Amino acid sequence: MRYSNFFIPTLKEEPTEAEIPSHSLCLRAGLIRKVASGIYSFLPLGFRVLRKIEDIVRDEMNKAGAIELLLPAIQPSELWIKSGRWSEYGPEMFRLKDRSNRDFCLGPTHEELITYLAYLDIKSYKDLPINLYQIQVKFRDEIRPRYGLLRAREFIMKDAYSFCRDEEELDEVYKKMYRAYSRILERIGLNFKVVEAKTGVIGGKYSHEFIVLAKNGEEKIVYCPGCNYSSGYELSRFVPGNNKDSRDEEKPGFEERVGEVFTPDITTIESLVQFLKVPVDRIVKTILLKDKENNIYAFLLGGERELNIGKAQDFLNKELKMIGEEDVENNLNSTGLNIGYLGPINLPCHIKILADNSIKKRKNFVVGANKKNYHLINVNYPRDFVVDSWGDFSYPVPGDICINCGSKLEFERGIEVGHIFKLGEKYSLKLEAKFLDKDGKLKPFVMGCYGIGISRIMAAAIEQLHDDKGIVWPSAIAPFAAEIVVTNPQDDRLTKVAEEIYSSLTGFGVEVIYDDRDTSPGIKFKDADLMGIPLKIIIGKKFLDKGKIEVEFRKNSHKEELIPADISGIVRYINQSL
RNA sequence: CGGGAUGUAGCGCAGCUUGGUUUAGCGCGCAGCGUUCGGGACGCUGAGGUCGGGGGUUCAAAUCCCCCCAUCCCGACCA
Repeated sequence: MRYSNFFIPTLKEEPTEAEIPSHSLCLRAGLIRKVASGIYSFLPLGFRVLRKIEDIVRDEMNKAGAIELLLPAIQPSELWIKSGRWSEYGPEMFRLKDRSNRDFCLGPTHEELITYLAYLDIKSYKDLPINLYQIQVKFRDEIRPRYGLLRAREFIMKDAYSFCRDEEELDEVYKKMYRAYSRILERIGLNFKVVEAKTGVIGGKYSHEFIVLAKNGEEKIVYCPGCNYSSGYELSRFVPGNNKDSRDEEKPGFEERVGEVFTPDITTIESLVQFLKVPVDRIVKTILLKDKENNIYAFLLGGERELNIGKAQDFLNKELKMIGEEDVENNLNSTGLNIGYLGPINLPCHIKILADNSIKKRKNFVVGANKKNYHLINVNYPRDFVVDSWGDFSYPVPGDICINCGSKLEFERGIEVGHIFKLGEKYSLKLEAKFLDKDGKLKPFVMGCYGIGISRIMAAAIEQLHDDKGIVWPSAIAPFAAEIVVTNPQDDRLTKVAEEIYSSLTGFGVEVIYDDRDTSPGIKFKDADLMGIPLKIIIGKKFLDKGKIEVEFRKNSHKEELIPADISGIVRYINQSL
């Protein structure tokens, strides 16, 4: 491809709307342009990257036995009403009406359509298992689109749906998809982690998220460097780190006398730390939650920790809500409780006390006195209060320990690019999609669904792999493998060589872009770096001086010189830049 | 949906407080000519704007007032 025949509108200046590098670089390198909030055009260069990602995904899906098809982006409301999601999905779904006032939506996902297809045409266990996928545009009217392609309202996704006879068969397909997704990200060349995740509203029992590690990622994950444990922040299991009390080391096990301290207007952990001049892990916080029947629970956890309501709910198997000031006034005013001065001692006895494992070993800690403007110091368990249940109710903090191998857990951020679910029978039951099994019985399909964001991978790759000069594409998805730069296009000696190299590389099937623009070399170098082309082939001064051309690697600026006739050498370097 | 901000040439911005010497500027980019040619070169010439939209105040509005729209940020919501 000749640069002059191509279309790469690059931007020198930082676009104001871009908050993070991938967004800015997508715009600056001429990959995308915004059309409306969260809606983007893919320009030729971006489109090439998208195609490369698609090709890899398609290849791995095919290898894993999945079959490609294409479902419509527009979907009638009927199937969604049947599955119950027409009302469930809410304002995140783009809805529209046709000329005769029938309801449609722009598909945010395709479980309904694929299940309908299975209902129509998959009749027998002999057809199973089957795994169908498509690469399609999706629409979600996000409340707050942001970060360019990372949270767009129109985006491209590969989604696969599997139909199986039973759980066992589903397990196998699920494992295949797990491996396929791992291979996809390995082939693209991204650093990623697979974490156990919540299933959310899509339903199902079991799911894994594929997270591309990047500082600006929206997902927090926890992983163990010692074994292969990794998990989403919310779900992570861990052993609380040993938050030792310094005084405990001087006098092990010594329990001091409880004292009441006047702490006027000190209602936050932070202010308490400053006021009492104690480390934050000497404080035990008390948080009140209530269930739907207005039963109240007090959760105790280390001052350095946050309550994980999800875990608390799972523990009690009840839906819980935080108690606010109004609740205290409305329901608890007789008790004299004050938000900001809560503690486990002298709580009304109908309030159950649940303690986080993190406070089990603590001595002489600080709690609220259940009396306005007072805290208690030197509180000890079990001397001073009772606990109804112990459990894990908090998010992990630095210093916490792997539940499997005892190493210190590490924290990372990343971008969720893939998510695989075991759906089970949720959709096949609702949409009556059944097959005739070997035993002659009609059974609902056992389903799985597997999504991976094509356009999101593009942004995630940039987010993970860039420097101050621009994008550093991994060569598997680089829009071009190499760029030929002629420093002075007016000099026939240089352009002649460039033309020769260009045509032989093209002949070898190398995707090369030849920057034949009549412009200064600086601009060409800067653009090539911004676009992230893995290898530059430079024809200039060195050629005039000693008949050599140069190749320069984008990722480390390493340069090599060779003679122009050595095309195989150039090809070798192109392969090396992989 | 709540809070905050912005909207002036393709991009980045100034001008608005205090309405009138502004025929609306600047930098980058763009077009033409010439000089350059190893890390965003230089000179000259030029094209490009209903100042987000509508209404109002005024002799006069980019500038003051009201309404609307769009975009961005924070939060809530959603996963």
